[in-house]
Amino acid sequence: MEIPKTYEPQSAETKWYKHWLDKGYFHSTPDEREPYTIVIPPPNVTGVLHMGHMLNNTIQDVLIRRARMLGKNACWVPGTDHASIATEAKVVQKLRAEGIKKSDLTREEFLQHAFEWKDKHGGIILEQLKKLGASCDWERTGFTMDPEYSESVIDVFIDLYNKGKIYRGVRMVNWDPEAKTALSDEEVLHKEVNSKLFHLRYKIAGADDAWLVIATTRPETILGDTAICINPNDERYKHLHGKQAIVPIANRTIPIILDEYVDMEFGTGCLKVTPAHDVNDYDLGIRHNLETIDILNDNGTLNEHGLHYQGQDRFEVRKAIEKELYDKGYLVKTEDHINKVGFSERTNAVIEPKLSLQWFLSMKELAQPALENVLNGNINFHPDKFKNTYKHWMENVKDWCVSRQLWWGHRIPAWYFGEGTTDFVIAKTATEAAKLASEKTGKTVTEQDVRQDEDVLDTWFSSWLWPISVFNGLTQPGNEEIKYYYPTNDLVTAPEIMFFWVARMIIAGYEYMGDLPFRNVYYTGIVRDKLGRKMSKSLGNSPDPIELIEQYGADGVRMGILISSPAGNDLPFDSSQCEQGRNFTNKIWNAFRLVDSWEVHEIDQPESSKCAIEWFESRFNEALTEINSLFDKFKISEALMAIYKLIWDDFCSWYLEMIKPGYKHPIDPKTLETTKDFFENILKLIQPFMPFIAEELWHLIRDRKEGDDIIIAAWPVIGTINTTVLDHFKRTEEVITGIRNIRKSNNIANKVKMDLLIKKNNAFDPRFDAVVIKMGNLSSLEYVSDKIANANSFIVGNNEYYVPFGDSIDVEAEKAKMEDELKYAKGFLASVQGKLKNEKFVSGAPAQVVEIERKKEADALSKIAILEEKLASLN
RNA sequence: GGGGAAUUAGCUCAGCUGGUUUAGAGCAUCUGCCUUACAAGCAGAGGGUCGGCGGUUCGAACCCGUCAUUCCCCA
Repeated sequence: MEIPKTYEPQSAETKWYKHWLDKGYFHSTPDEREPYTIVIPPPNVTGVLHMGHMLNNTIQDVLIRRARMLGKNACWVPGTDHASIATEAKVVQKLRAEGIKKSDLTREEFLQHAFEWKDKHGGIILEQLKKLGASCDWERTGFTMDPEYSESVIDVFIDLYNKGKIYRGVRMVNWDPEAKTALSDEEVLHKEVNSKLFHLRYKIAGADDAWLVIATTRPETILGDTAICINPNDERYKHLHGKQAIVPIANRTIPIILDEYVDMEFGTGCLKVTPAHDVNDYDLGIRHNLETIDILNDNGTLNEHGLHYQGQDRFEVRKAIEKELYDKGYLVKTEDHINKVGFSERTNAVIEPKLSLQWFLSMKELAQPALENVLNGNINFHPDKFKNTYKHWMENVKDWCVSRQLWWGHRIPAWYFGEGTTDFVIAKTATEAAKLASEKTGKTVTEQDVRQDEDVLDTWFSSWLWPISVFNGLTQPGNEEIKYYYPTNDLVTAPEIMFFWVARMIIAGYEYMGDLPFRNVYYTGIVRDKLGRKMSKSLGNSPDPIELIEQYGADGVRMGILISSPAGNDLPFDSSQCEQGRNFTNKIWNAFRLVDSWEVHEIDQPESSKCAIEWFESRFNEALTEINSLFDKFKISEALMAIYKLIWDDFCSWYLEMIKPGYKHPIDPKTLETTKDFFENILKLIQPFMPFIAEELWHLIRDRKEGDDIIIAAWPVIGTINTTVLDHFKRTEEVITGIRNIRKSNNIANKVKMDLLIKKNNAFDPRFDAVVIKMGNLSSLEYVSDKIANANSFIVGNNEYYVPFGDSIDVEAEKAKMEDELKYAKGFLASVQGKLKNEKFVSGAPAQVVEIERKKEADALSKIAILEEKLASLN
C-alpha cells in the first residue's frame, strides 16, 4: 500500500471522532476511579465559534485527554448559557426584521420565538467544537434554562431571600434605554466623546438681578434639578450661603447647599444637583435630604416632569432646550468638552444613570470564604498574579443587582399583592404565593390576586451555579453524581469574567456545597491579531476557525493556537503558527513512513543501534519528567514545546538517524520493535495535543485489538534515567556537529567518507564511537597520541579531534577559527579568575559554588593550552 | 486620580529561593544542500550593554529605589 508523502488529516478526523463517540470514550459515569472533572464555560446560545473559544477549549481538551490517560475518570461537561440580554437583543432584532415588534407580543409569545431561536442556533458552537476534537461528554450537555437547572436558580433566589441576603431597593443603576434594562457596571463601556459644556445662569431667589452660573453637559436635566451645590470654602460664593435659586424654564425654587464634594476648579464651581440622574448627585441628595425628580421614561424620553418636552427623546430635548435657554437669555456660553460617557456593551445605547427599584444580593458576607480560600491557596489561580486583582475586587465588593428588565431568562419569583413597597412575597408558584400572602396579610389572597414580578434574573445569577447544577446538586442534594464529580478540578476561562463568573461560582460553591467549585483556575489571554488588536467580529480580523481546521487540520490548528500561549498572556495569533502545527503533524507522519518502510531480517543488532536505544530511553524519561512537571504547573504551551523538541529533535533528527539502516538494507527485529515501542510512547505524549494523528498512527504502527485505542491508553510512566549515558551522548552530539561543520566549511559532500583521529586528553567511554562513525559517515576512527598536522580539528571536552583532508585545508581559516575560540576561552577565564581572586568571594560564597568556579578555571586553562599548542603547530 | 501587572534576540516567550553558561527556546532571518521518511525537509550560522539611571551584595536579568514606556482594573 502506497502511503502518501504528506499527512492528510480530513479522513482521519471524521473517522476517529466517530469511533471515539461510538465507543463512548467521552462519556463518564461515577465509578471507583478518581474523578477528573471540568465544566465548560458555557458559550452563549447566540454565538458562533471564535478564536477565543478555540484557545479555551483546546486547553480544556488537552487537560481532559491527559487525565483520561492517567487513568482518571475524566468528565468534561459541555453546555450553553441562555445569555439573557444578548439573546433577547438578537431575538428582538430578528423579529424586527420580520416586522414584529416585541411590544406587540405577549411574554409567552416572545419566549416561544426565543426558544425557537435557541433550538436553531444554540448548538452551533458545540457542533463546531466537535470539529476541533473536543472530547466532551455530550450526553451531559446542559443549558442554563433546562427545567431542573431553572428550578435550582429559583430555589437559590428563594433561599437567599429567606436568609435575608436578597433585598429590594432603590438604587442608581446603569439603565439601557434601548434594551430597557439595568446593566451591571461591567456591561457598560466608557468611551471618551466630544461634547459641550453649557454655562447656564440661574436667578438668585429674592434678588432683582443676581445670578449664578453653573456648567453642565446635560442641559435637559435641569428640569430635574433640586439644588445648587457650592463648596463651602469657595470665597467667590460666600454671598450665596443660605440663599435659593430658581431653575430656568421650570421656574422652581431650589436651595443652594454647601458640600466639599464640589470641585472648585471644574466649570464655574457651582454644581447643579439632579439626584435622579447622576450617581454623585444621588449621594448628595441623600446627604442633604433633597427632593428627587425623575424626568425620564424607561425608553429615554422625557416624562411629565419634562413639561412641554414630555414624550421627546433625551437627545432631541438637549438640542431643543439649548435653543430655548439661549432665546430666553439663560445660556451664557458653550465650550467644547471631552468627557467619558457610558455605552451599553450590548446595544451601544448611551447609558442613563437611573433610580430604579431593583433586586439586590448583599455580597459582603458571602464573599468572605471566597476571598479567604483563594488567598490561602485552596483554590489556585494560574498565573498567580490574578490573585491580586481578585483580592482587590473581593475586598471592595458591592452588592449585586440581580434583576434585569427582560423576558428571556429566569423570572424572579416575587409575587405582588398590593401597591405598598412591602406587599410582596417570594414563592415558587402562584399557589404558594397566595398562601404566603394570606399569612402575611391575615386576609385571604387568592392566586388571581397575586402577580409575578415581570423581570428576570441576571444571567450570571444562573451561571454561578454551573459547577453544581450540571450535576443537579441543588435539586437532588447529595446525589451520586454531585458527590462524585464535585468539587471539579480545573476551570479554564478568561480573566475578563473573573468577577462576573469565577468569583461568583466560588461564592456559590461555599454557600451551597460548603466546598470549593474547582481547585485550579487557568486564565487564558485574549486572542489578538498581528497588529495587537483584539479579534472581533466587528473588526473582521478573526479567521474562521472552521476554515483554519480545513486548511491545516484540527491537530495543526490545536498546536498553532497553543504553541505561544502561556497562561494569562495574550495570544498574538497568526495563521503561520497553524502552519507550524501542520508541519509538525507531517513530520510525525513521515517518521512513521520511515519506520514502516523497513524490512526486518534476522540480523544482529548493530552497536550504534544499541547505544541509540539506551540513550533515547533515558532521554525520553528525562523529557517525560519535565513534561509532567510542566503540566502540573499548568505550563501547557511549554509542555507542548518540550514534546515538540523531544519528537522532532531527539526522536527524528537523532534517534531515527542513528538506527536507520542503509538504503535497501534490512533492520534487525530487536531495534525495530523497540523503535515501535518508543514511537507508541511519543504518540501518547502528543495525543492530548494532536489526538487525530496520534490515533491514526497508533493503529497503523501495530495491529490493534478491538478497543485498543490511544485515547484511553495509559500515559507513560517515568522509567530509569541514566545520566552517564545522557552525558556520553551530549559529547557525542558535539563531536558529530564538529564533523558536520568540517564538511560544511570545506564543502565536503555527505556521501564522501572521512577519517577521524582523536587525541584523548581526558578519559571517556568510547562506547558511542559506533554512533560517531555512523552519523559522521567515517571510514575510520582512531586514537592517536600526537597532534595531526594538516588536518581540520575541533575540541570537545578537552579532547582533540582531527579530520585530515589532504591539501585542501585552508590553514588561515583554521587559524582564525582557533584564535576566536582562544579569545573566548581567555575572556571566560578572566571572568572566572576575577571571582576567584576576590577574597570575599572565596570566603563568602558557598563551598560548592567556589568549587564549580575552580573547575571552570581548570578546564579553561587546559583548553587554552591545547589551543595554543595547536596554533603553534599550524605556524 | 487610585490600584495592579509588565518591559530579556526581528516576533512570542523561558530563565525556580541572587552563584553549573561573559543569557536560553520556538518562529523568523541568512548560508549550503532536491543526501531514497519528510523542501510542510536536512545541515549549519548570525542575532541580546536582560527598558534607562542609581543602590544593596564578594556576586544582579533576578533584590531595593527612581524615571520612562505599555497594558489591565477601579473611579
